Amino acid sequence: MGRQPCCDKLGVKKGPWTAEEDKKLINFILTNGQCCWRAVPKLAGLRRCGKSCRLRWTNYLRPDLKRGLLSETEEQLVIDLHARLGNRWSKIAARLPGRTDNEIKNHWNTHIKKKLIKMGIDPVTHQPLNKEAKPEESSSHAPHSADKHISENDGTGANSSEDNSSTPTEDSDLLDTICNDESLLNTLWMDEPPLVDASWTSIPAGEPNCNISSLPSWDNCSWLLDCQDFGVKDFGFDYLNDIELNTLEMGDKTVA
DNA sequence: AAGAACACCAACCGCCACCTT
DNA sequence: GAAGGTGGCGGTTGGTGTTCT
Repeated sequence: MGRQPCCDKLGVKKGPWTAEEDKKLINFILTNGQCCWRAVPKLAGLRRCGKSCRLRWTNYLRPDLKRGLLSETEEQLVIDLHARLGNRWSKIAARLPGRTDNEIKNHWNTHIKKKLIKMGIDPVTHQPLNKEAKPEESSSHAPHSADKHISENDGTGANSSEDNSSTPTEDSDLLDTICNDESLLNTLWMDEPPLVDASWTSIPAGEPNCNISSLPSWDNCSWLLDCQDFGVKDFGFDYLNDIELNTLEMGDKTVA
């Protein structure tokens, strides 16, 4: 097909992003929205590949990102979703607000994989390592045993002291809801867009301050430049849900 | 204190799906 | 329907920080 490279190889900078480059990219996206990544480097005055810009934005600069290790609940959710979806990190990430596919992938490869192996569970099949996987056995059964192992054996794991914003009860309720939500699972299998379900957001029903208007203004983006190195929770954005973010993005596009 | 080994994660690469012409 | 362009995804790599010897 004679595919073109995504960018001119000559003169394109690689490697870690500088604060100056981050600033340029943020300024550009906040002004023009996310569109035509190929054109972004040129328009934003960056000597970067468009792909690189998109990756930098989605994995690091987006204001709705969480920081820090995955909580135990998030980890269990990843395990459960992985058992059903396999290495479809973007699908898994779509169910964890504020987390990126890259982040989840990295966490899986560095933490969860080892943890499962240590527990005698095959991280690929989610079946016990010492037993042959039974073909007739539904894979959806495995994650629950895996989760059980985790809660029994690793309840005091390294992540337990990290930024778990919800209580254990809330966490387990959320996980139960997700694991038992057939429509959700069906949606995941069917590759449909993420469900917009109240159970996926921590916004309490009737919460008065949960609309997009309570966010800092996007017209004046200087706040973002100052806060990009902090976690979302530092700014009280952890209540953002998919709807609001989509709205935000669409709004940007319409402005652009 | 210094070097080796290990762990972590940001970023790159190549492929694929989707959209437009 | 074919070709070309673009964005997105998943696998992998390389740099850096941390721990171990």
